[in-house]
Amino acid sequence: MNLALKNFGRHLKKNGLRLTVERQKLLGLILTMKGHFGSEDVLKKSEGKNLSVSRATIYRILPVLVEAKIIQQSLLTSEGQSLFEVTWKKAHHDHLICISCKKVIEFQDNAIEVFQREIANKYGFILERHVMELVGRCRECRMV
Amino acid sequence: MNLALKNFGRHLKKNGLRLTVERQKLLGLILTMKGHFGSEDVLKKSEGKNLSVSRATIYRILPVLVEAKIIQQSLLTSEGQSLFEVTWKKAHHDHLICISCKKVIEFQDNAIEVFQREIANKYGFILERHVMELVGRCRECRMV
DNA sequence: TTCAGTGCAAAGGATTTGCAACACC
DNA sequence: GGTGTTGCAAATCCTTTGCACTGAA
Repeated sequence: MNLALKNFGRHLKKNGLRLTVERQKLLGLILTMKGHFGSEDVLKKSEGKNLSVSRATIYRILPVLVEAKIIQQSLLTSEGQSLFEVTWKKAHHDHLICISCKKVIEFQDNAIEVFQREIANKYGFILERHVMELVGRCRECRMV
Repeated sequence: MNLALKNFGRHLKKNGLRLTVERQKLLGLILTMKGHFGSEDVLKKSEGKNLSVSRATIYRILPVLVEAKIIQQSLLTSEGQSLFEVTWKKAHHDHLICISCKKVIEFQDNAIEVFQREIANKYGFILERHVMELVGRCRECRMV
């Protein structure tokens, strides 16, 4: 976490941005978020912790955290709202999503990562990141 | 295309919905769309072809076409707007996306499809569909 | 004839922005 | 001290909805 802050600070400085208290608060708070979250979740959590930060500020800080590679915008969306997830110091993973109960399972598979790199090579791409979402019905929802 | 119409008609009837002229127009028009498109693209294209259909109707019809499995909602989003792509009679494919020039390359890879099915099995999922997006820099943008 | 579908304009919800006050560097 | 930041409220953008009218079955 302290390392994250240092890293974030470095990113800000490099881009002529400032390390304000709001940014520090939000960084700390967001690093504790589990799974996928939206701006509203951040706002609620900040209110719960008496760290008053305005909604506008949250909207302005999220893209900065993405730039700093601390969070990542998720391709999942919850009713029109953008979702993010923490990537800082997390192993890369992909998602299994149940269409019925909306449960999201994270998994990691090396073979697939290798294949992906091969495909990228074939098309002359240098891979920066990737997303794989497997959508279906989970064990519990198969019977329904 | 005629088959698509027949199929669509069947889907509508089965659900107590009606095959209106607007739905026929839009079906025909959407089947000609290339790649990813949003409601606005549909509207523009319909105006260009003098097929007046209101924006509200487009928003109401897109979900019906998804239900009928003629189009699919894409996980890609273009500045907050929902995107779709035609799936009717198209082989499944995944995407390579260039972060720099935004180019999207479609590709198909059987090995990966097999792996995906294995992973789904392992977690007890019955796969309905999947999305894989490889994000990076294309040959042209690597040098920039 | 009946009820789903349409267009319109108003409503809604998420996100962005203008501006004056503020606070990092 | 100068410039990036913030909070607030208004503005914007995409999408949904209420309603009276229309048209497919």
